[in-house]
Amino acid sequence: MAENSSDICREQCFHPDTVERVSCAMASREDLLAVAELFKALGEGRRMSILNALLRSELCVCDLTLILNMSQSAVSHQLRVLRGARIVKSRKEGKNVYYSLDDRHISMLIETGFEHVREERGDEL
Amino acid sequence: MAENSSDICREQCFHPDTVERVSCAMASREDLLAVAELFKALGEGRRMSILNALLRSELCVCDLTLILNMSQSAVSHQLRVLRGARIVKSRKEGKNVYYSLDDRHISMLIETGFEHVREERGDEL
DNA sequence: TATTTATATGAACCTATGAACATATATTAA
DNA sequence: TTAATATATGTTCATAGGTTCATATAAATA
Repeated sequence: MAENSSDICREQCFHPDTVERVSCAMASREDLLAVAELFKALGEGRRMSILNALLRSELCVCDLTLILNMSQSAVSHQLRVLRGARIVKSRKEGKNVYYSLDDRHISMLIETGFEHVREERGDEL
Repeated sequence: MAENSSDICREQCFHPDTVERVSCAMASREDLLAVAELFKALGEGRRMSILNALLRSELCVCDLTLILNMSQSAVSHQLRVLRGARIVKSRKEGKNVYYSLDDRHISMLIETGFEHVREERGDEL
């Protein structure tokens, strides 16, 4: 996977010092993959609606099925993904399991995401 | 796709006023999908490394192929996804096309993502 | 203990998507 | 105009991931 650069940029089309500087500042492969996994888990319509709901209040699985009109199975599967990515945390109380957003980072991510797309939409006018 | 709730929560296992309140506060389907698309585009390892590089500096495609050791085709394909999601913007100068992050929201999202996964890692100790 | 209820999980199916290859477009230079 | 270079795109293939259905687990209740 190393010989891609051999047939491009034969002439000095690039910027050696910038390339050097940026290369040195790159995050670790581990962190990069972890962040990508985090965003991947956030990047699905149903999961985002679950999170949008959890932005307002802690909710049990049953509440979510009603709010989002999804099957219990589908909700549960998606919650598993969100739990695995440490986007939500859960708390058991009797027969019910209550879910909420993991921490402030998560709510900030979601809110910033909404801000971004809403601003974009404004730009389009 | 509507009859999922009919066979669950027959008894009042849920919280009617919370469900009502949260239901009313839900974002539009349009916004939800847009945000999900945004995060989906952020949620891939290669793309995240492109973005991590762009966090430091505006770069042309050729710079990126060198920094990330990816084929030109792969870089271009991923840049297309990022452009489509309005995560990066481009500027043409002669034969080169320079890419940079779209706006402050994007850098904030990426930085918050890194903070989150690094904090998590600390928690595991 | 037996049953009901709330949630979780496994498997099968289908669609979406990343990688790699070849090729197309656009800009500069000869 | 022709050739070379930088970037973009179309296609094919393999795989990841979401949904549903069926079932398993766990807690409450009879």
